[in-house]
Amino acid sequence: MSDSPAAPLPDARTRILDAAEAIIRARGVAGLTLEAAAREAGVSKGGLLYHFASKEALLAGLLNRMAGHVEEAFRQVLEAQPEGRGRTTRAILAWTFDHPEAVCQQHERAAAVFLAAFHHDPALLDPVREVIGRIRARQREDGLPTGVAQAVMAACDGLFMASLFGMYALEEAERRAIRTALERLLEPSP
Amino acid sequence: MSDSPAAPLPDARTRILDAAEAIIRARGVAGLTLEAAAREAGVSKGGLLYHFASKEALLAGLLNRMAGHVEEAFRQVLEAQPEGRGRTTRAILAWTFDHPEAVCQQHERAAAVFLAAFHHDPALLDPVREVIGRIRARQREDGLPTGVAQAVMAACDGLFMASLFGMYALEEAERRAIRTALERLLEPSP
DNA sequence: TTTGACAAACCGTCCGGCCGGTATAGCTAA
DNA sequence: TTAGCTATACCGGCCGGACGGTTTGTCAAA
Repeated sequence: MSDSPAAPLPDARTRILDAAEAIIRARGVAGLTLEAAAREAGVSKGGLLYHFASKEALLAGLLNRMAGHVEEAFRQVLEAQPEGRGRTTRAILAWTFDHPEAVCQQHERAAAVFLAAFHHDPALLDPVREVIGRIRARQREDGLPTGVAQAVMAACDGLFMASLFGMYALEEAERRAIRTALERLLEPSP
Repeated sequence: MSDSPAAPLPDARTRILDAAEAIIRARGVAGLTLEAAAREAGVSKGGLLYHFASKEALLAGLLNRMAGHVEEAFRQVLEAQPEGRGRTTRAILAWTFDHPEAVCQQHERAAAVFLAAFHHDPALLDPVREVIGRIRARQREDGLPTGVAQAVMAACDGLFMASLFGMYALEEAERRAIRTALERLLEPSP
């Protein structure tokens, strides 16, 4: 993201986005106020308003950046998969089950931003919807029987949601078992 | 819910809960204010505060009622399933895929309440966590291979989330295909 | 007369958004 | 070269309104 390794401060716009994200993660959706974001970013409230004319604009900026990051991350996971039948769906499984720590953190950040945006205005999620739409379009050309790819994706979504909302904690053995079960779906059906 | 068929007005407490739910569904999480809930319920703000001493108490009341409804509804679906291997997991599938209209509406209501509560304080979700914990405990005695039941539940959660956040709309054919794929998981593995 | 179940008015706080101001940099023309 | 103009990027304070919560009042039933 930063083109100079020694740059101590990114530009104000990026700093504001980072600050807003950090606040959402630390103090929750309700903790995000323009003043707090400005303070955390080291700019004044007026300065923030210069870059993002409203709270909604700030959230939209957050969402757009997040959608871009997510799509890029998924692209990388996808390219790491061997080509062939079910490639996209295999990528989704890999994305869910053996992501590196960095991706996991990114997921958490994305989730927090996602919920904050949804809270303010569900329409803000449109960029994310587009990303998901593109992934689903890929899946449809994945060479898998109808329903299999979608079932796997739904399961991955569900696991993500469960951890997001802290519904239950999976032990590592359970995670592996779930993955094994889902991979069975990818095999040609008898 | 109402013990008298001709009762035009339930007691104030129930009316307040209903009103709060309706507001959350109609105007979103942010639209729920004590004043609005009181107005919608046909009581004054003071009246509302008499029954629920704070906004948090109101949300907690909403969550508890919701968790009770959900557990009761699931119990009914469960009892409609034939006994034997995978009963609980089959019930989850039925719950997700061929619920009557009433259950579908209940899901929507539950989702809205769920998000509102999470926004205010994630700890409010504890009653729901308990319900889910009980369902998962049942699943573990379901006679299915490890991971299968959890995978199906995750998929159902994912579908629910997708509709909740409006991520994508499934056509009926797709829904059926997903269900078929998930049911394949329940069959004894080769 | 006491009490449960509200009503009505009110208060302090906080937040989003707007405004007037300002320092800096770049351009331009004399 | 430099005085003047303009745009950019930002500061800091203010305001209007909304919202959660408190207090005081009311009134019928017990």
